Amino acid sequence: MSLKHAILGFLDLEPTTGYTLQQRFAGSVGSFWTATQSQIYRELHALQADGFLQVEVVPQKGRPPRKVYALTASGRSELRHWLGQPSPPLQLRDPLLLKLVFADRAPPEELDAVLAQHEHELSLRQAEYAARLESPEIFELARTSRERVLWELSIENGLAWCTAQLEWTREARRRLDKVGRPRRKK
Amino acid sequence: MSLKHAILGFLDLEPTTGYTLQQRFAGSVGSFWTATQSQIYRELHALQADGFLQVEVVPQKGRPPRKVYALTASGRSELRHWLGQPSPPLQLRDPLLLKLVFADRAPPEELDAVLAQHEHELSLRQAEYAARLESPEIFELARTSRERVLWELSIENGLAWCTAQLEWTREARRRLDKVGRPRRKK
DNA sequence: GATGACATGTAATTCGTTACATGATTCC
DNA sequence: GGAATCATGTAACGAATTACATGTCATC
Repeated sequence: MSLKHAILGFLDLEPTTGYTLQQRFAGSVGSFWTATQSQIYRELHALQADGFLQVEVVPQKGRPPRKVYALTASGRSELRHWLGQPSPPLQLRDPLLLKLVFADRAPPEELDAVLAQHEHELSLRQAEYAARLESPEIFELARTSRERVLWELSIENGLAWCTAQLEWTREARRRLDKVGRPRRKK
Repeated sequence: MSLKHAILGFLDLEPTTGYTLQQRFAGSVGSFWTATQSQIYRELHALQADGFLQVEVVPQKGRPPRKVYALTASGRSELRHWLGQPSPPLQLRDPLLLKLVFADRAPPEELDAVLAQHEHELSLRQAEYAARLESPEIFELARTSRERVLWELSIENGLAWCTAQLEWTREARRRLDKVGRPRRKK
């Protein structure tokens, strides 16, 4: 249900086209909510059919017309309503942890390689988050200073997550190195 | 693709029925990978059709027959192969962060209530993880001491995640309290 | 007498990904 | 000449959720 509200949220910030929304998803919230082009267009049509959006079609030469979507009154109230609701608890699906649970079947070196790779990716991500916090253009659209803080917090969440994961990964490698090869429990 | 391998992993640990698998998913790995009953039965049929599983049907009185699934040689090698592969980077979908990004449209008290609720749920989860680490029955199926460490690590990952999130949530509430009501940026 | 554990499944629907399809303009 | 940007969409498939459907036995 969240994609719907994310779109409403973006269009409340600034009425715009599906194409632009796509870029917003890839850029600003991409790290904690992705959406593909097909999903976006499908949802825009649905939201319009439900009366949450209205469209202004702006013809262009040589290109498909820009369809600029904006919230209707009912769209705005739907957004407001969603904001007040408690969020469903996030349930993550982590393929790495799944692998870890069954990893005793494979040689330790293999798992360590997987973890090393993971560690590397995490540190890249961490650097990305840190860079985003520093780049001013991300916060340009912010309308109030509170909004700015909200956006900072969303990035800091990612940063904190990365850091915690990195620490865990390092600790995991250390501990696994210490136990060595699998030996039957007595 | 991970559900498939999770099932192979569980059945490698101990051949069993769809019903039991359901409980394993709800219990042991439930915090980082969920699967519903329909998903499990569907996947079991598919895995069998692919030759990764074989079934032993044990009739029962008054109940549907137990269908005990076990890995075939090809199932075992599929599992081994998956274990060596790098995991696809986990991409999380966090509805709370999404809400945060658009929350400037609603009064600060509303968001704070949402965050307070979130904080409360996190601390419950944290306690759950801590309890799991202490409960010996979870580690009973472990075949080697290394496997035991692997399972501990998977729980500790959840614990670390919870702790990091809790800290973030508290910090977020403090910061938002300090900025107060939205005021137009100058 | 009701609830929960045991045990199987199917059907409908929604959500998400990948691939296909078109076409002008601008920049390198 | 080729790639990137702008701009729309459809189709097919796969993964996940929810609801439906059945039936016994043991326990409270």
